[in-house]
Amino acid sequence: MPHQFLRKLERLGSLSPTDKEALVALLRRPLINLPKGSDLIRIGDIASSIRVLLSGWGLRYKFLPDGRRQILSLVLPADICEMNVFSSLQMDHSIIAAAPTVLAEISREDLQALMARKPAIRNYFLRDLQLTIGLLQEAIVNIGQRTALERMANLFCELHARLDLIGSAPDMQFEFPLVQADLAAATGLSTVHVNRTLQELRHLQLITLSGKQLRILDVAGLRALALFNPDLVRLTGPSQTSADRFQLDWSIVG
Amino acid sequence: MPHQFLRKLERLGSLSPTDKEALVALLRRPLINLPKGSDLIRIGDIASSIRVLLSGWGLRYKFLPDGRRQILSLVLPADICEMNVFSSLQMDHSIIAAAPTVLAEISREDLQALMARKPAIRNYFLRDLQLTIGLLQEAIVNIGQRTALERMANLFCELHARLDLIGSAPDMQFEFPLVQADLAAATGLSTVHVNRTLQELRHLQLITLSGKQLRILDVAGLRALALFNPDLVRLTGPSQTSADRFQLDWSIVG
DNA sequence: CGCGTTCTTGAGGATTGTCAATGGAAGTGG
DNA sequence: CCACTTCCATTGACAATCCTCAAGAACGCG
Repeated sequence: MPHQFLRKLERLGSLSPTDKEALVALLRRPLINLPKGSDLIRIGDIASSIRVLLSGWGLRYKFLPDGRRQILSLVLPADICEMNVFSSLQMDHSIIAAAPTVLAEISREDLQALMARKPAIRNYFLRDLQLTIGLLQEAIVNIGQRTALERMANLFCELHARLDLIGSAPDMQFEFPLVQADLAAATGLSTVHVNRTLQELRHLQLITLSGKQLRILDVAGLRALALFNPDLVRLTGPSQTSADRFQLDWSIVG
Repeated sequence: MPHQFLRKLERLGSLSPTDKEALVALLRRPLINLPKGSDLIRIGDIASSIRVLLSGWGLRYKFLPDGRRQILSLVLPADICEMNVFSSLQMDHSIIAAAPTVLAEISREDLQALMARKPAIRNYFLRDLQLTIGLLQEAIVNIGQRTALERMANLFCELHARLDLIGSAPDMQFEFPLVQADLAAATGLSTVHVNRTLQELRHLQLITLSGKQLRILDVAGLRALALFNPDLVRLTGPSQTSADRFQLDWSIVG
């Protein structure tokens, strides 16, 4: 049932069938259904359990005291809501459901016990955390260095890559629950400018976005425009061969 | 000798004297001296050891293929260079020494063995990783939402808080090895605009910066201007009481 | 002292933001 | 099912922030 989670498990970790069994068994029990707009995590929470998002999207965000909101990252299916799986601190940010969302829950104790018994599972969660950190770093580069057009394009490239990983972007198309104000909060732009940037991406024949459906018309073109970092897709960090490929891919752009 | 590292150990973890002994013993051996401009980490590296920065500053950065550079975070004394202490992946970014730098090294195996024996030490590294993640998230908010003036102010606030933690900002003053081009790469601004923003901060009587010395003249004023998030300072995440304080502190600003 | 790096300044322009208004889509309640 | 409300997308006009280019001054290093 947690199809996408299984897919990510296979890509990220090298789990034995029994390991996967054990993990999924813990997840299966009481699924949590939350409507759009629910808080998945509130700032200040101390999570006693670890939750995996099975369907829907979450927005991980922070506020400035005057109301400015910045989205830190998007929580997609197979992602873990709690970033502090290993150190149980209080949450320093919130997560809200951008769409109706289903979560699976594991108690911290059960997970800890499982990780102690099965190093491969432990490694999976560590690996996943590392991936999340990589995404945060990419977000900094994205917002700090890219123009509005590149920034938006890059966001779509990242989303596509991540969804493709879990098999949720068939036909270069996927459901896209964010409103333009969310895109603005994610990219550090104004909603008006997001609107105009989207129009430009459409005009360039790179994407289609309407009715909560995003379709990428030209992946290569979009990635070139975005100066997309393909290392994100391979989730292993830049391997020796991929470091070379990195050079190659990017030299085309420049 | 690694005075600042000891200080951070005390603040972040609750290590027993013997734990601290054991950790520092591993660190003491062969210190690494690197001149300004050295690569502490190159993208693609697979680190076989974990290194703690004892003195100097490191710049953690990424390039876009057309040469744009974004600094992800600053590596200060007592910080760990390798963010993948627990999952030994390849580095997806580089670190360069912004000043003459001294590193202490622990082999991965030794550290792993030590962490297996001493849970408190393991927890320290997990805690430190979590802190680093928090800083990355704050950087996203900073670049995404704050104006140039606020952004620069916030950067100085963060630096001061982090240096103060390790006792390296006596008298609200500390050595500041970055050039304006570095500040630009850290904040996503142009060097020219960094220059003008610095002038404004000086004119507002908030800071003094010359001869590689940064002095904060008015911490409260600087933090108010920056909309500084004080949770960074308390490294525990927002506690129930600090969540309240969070409200209080920030309402003054708004 | 001389040279390269860094800092500073000016002018002009491009990108992006703000304000305000309109129209459509979606959801609500009767 | 329709009227009503609310949210969301879109557009225009204008303004502000920030960037680029370019040149000169100051600083620091050998």
